[in-house]
Amino acid sequence: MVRLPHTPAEVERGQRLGALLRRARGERSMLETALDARVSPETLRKIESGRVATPAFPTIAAIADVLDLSLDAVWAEINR
Amino acid sequence: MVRLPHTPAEVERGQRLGALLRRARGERSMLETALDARVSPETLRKIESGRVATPAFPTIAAIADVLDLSLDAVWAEINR
DNA sequence: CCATGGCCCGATTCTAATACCGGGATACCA
DNA sequence: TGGTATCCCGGTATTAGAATCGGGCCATGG
Repeated sequence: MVRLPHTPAEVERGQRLGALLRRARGERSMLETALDARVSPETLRKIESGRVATPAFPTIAAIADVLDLSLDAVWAEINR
Repeated sequence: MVRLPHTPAEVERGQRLGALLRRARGERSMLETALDARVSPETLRKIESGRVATPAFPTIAAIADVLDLSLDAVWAEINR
């Protein structure tokens, strides 16, 4: 009865997700990207830095929208 | 400084997500689907019944995998 | 009648995601 | 030097997701 702590595999997947999003953001500023996606800049920063292993689905979807990323491609790339 | 409560719009989007997943599951049993996706049956039930407004990205991705759904299509359909 | 299977619900537990603040480091330019 | 911009970090606060337990309901079949 209890939420389990994240496994190392989940942590690593979160780090791959963050790295992928940061690459996809390219030259755009973190602040502008966050505002466009309507998420807090802190949230985007934490996701990009890999400190949030399992972000909410709507959060990732909104960011992927702004960055013109396919969610299926993102999932396929980080899920190993 | 403080996580905001879910807005009615977010709640409704969660309900659309749940309904969509339930339709896509079709005849398959909830238990089998949950086990295949490696999520708790309770978690799947809560998502399908719309009581979890913003599930984790990996959770939804794993379920979509099992149900042969495109994440992009899911997002496009529930996000209005 | 009772067992089984499928689905649902409430309560509980505990970690994690989201969010804001203050501060710091860096770089660039006037 | 001072100003601006960007990003990072630590701390703190609060809601919410994930999971288990225990029980209930409704079929179907023994």
